[in-house]
Amino acid sequence: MNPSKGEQTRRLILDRALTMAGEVGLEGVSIGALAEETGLSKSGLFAHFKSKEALQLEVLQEAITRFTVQVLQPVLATPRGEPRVRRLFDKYLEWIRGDDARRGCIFQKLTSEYAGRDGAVRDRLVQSQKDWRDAIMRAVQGAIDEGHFRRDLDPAVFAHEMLGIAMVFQSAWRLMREADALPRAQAIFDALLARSRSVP
Amino acid sequence: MNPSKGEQTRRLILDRALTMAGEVGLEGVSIGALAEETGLSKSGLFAHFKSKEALQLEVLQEAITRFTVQVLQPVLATPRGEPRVRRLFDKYLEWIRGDDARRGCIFQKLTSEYAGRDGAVRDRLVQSQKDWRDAIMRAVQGAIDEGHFRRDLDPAVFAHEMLGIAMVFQSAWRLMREADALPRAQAIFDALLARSRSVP
DNA sequence: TTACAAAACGACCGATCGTGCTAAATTCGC
DNA sequence: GCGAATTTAGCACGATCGGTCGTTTTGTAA
Repeated sequence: MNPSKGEQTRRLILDRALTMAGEVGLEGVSIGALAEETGLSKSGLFAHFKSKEALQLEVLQEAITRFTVQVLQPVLATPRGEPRVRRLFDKYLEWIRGDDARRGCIFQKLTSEYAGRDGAVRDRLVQSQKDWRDAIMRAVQGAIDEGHFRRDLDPAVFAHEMLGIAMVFQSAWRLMREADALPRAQAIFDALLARSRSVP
Repeated sequence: MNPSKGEQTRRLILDRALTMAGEVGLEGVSIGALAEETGLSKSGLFAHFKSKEALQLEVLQEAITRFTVQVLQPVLATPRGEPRVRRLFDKYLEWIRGDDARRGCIFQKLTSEYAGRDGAVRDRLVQSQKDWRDAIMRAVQGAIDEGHFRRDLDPAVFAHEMLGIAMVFQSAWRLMREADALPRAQAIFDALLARSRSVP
């Protein structure tokens, strides 16, 4: 068994902590509740991390890693150009919809939580959001280079609009619980794609 | 002095609680910290409310009232049609930028906080967001009726896109602290206006 | 000014917070 | 299977949580 016992436990803790953070935020994940969730004692759990902030940073990093695997990697396996941009959006919506354990985009939750705060967690979060926006812009630039998108299209503006569609989708889906949130978001993104295309 | 002493204190509490809620969320506003902020004792403060949830509901209502006064009312004093839609957006961005005391749009914070939760606070929040979106849609419909906007424009889609622009602005402005967040949001909204106009 | 009501206080409840310490249990290399 | 290293538990700490007392101060109307 290559992964040591400690490492196994560590992964379990981060997994549960990530789920909890999606519900109550990173500050809201208490050591006691997390210990109960994982079946460990409070002190036994705490021994894996030097402080609560260190735990928060590791949970954030876990989220970033999962986002990379579940969204970015599949997208890079898609042909450059408009198809890749499309898939970027689809995978992003899939991420936002989440699954049984992880409901909603945790980055959006953390964005609200850490706007106006300072510290290492915010810094890491800001960097991850910049990276994500850059990834969108690169995909858009690729579509421009392929001749799929207009040459005068601003990738930054496209990214801004796409993020907006996704954020409103998350709000409509998770808070308002509107049934037609998904098709509406897709329709608006289709319109964004349409007006981004180069005239034939 | 018509406003009784109790009412004065009550207003003071709600004012400070609103500021704090903008920073740490409604759940994050603790009775103790709020008491210290207002210079009251914990029990003296708590006596004004039956429970913490009742306090949260009143704080939310206070936010709704202020939004109505600072955003909705000035907009209704603006000529119907595209000018009113423009002003709606400008006033909204102004609200999001906030002032010394209230930094950022508290509704966005609460949207993240109460997505996935249940209860009276969430219900009230959902209703307020629906009301706000309806107000946008009415303004857009007015612009269509005036002949400023295309007749085939979907007010719901316009509202969705406008909310998206505003949400990304808040993220870029408050979390990322990007200096050009405001002009970018305005430019994207200008483009939205441009493609909403009826062809002359 | 007096009498009553409204408002604020201080002390306290059980529970939980993050974080130490030490000791026991477990895992792991040999 | 033994010894060393790692992992976990037990316990305690000061602080704070939302909330409830009974009491005292303050505002207000007659």
